Amino acid sequence: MEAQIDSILKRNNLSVTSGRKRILELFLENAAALSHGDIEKRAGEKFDRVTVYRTLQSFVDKGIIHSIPTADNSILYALCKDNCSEGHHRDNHLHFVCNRCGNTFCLENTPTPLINLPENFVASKVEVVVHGICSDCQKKKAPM
Amino acid sequence: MEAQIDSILKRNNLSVTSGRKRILELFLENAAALSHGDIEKRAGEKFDRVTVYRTLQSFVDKGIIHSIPTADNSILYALCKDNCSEGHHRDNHLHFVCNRCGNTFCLENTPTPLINLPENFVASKVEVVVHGICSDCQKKKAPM
DNA sequence: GTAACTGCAAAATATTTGCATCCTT
DNA sequence: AAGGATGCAAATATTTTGCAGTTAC
Repeated sequence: MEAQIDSILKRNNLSVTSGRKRILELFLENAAALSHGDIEKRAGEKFDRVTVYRTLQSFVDKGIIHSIPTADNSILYALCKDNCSEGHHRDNHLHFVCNRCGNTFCLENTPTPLINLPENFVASKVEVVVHGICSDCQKKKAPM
Repeated sequence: MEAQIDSILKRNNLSVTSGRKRILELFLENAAALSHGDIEKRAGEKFDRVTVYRTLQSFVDKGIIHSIPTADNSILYALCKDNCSEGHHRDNHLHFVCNRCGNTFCLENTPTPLINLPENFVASKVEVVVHGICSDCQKKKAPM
């Protein structure tokens, strides 16, 4: 994991600092998307709020993470897969919010659907957020 | 319009005050969704910020308007149609953000698509935001 | 007249910026 | 050594809360 973290930062021309490594590590070890607050809580050690803001911003700028809009006005961030790069973010997957565990995931392999728009509307990007029960919670609820 | 505004407020057990009438009027005369800031700007007269917060909140609680999540962390609000009521909001339409005019609309008659989720995922609600060019801007761009 | 609504002040929160210091390269 | 990153302080911006005065019913 250590090597992977270094690799990601270097590939994006970011200095490898302990703060960035820690925050990137959090994303790598969490399947779910994280908010600014989650990161402050889980980082363990004391991070300056400002550092978290700036780190998240630079990660978004570089295309390492992407933001997910939420209904309650908070912003969640999640790792981008390899087909994202600076200025060329691929947003063609959908997001799933589990009502049971509260986590938000990217469903990388579930493409966004084609939308049948009214006449004269042209779509360039489709964002989809599905709410429901994720597979983990579903299995706990009704085990096989 | 005056009568319609009164009717909506009364139906929802809200006192008919000049502030609420003005804000509701803004929603009725704008096809596009409005942010807190839009309302402060367009209200014309001086509204206390706090009144706008509280009015929007009570409208959301009553199901008169609904909020639309956006990528940039701002919240937009739009009128709900008649099949919304307190506690029983119907969210089964999609939202369209025009990249040209910047407006956000509800596409009331365009239902959200069925999503093919991975195994063991169960969907309860699907939110869709489509970005592109709206019909008005499309016509201006390439008139018939 | 009573309950609900509004405005003002102020508190609590969230985000941004400047700058001096420290760390990475 | 030089440039970039961080922490601290402070400036801004946003949202919430309490309360007293006003308005709707």
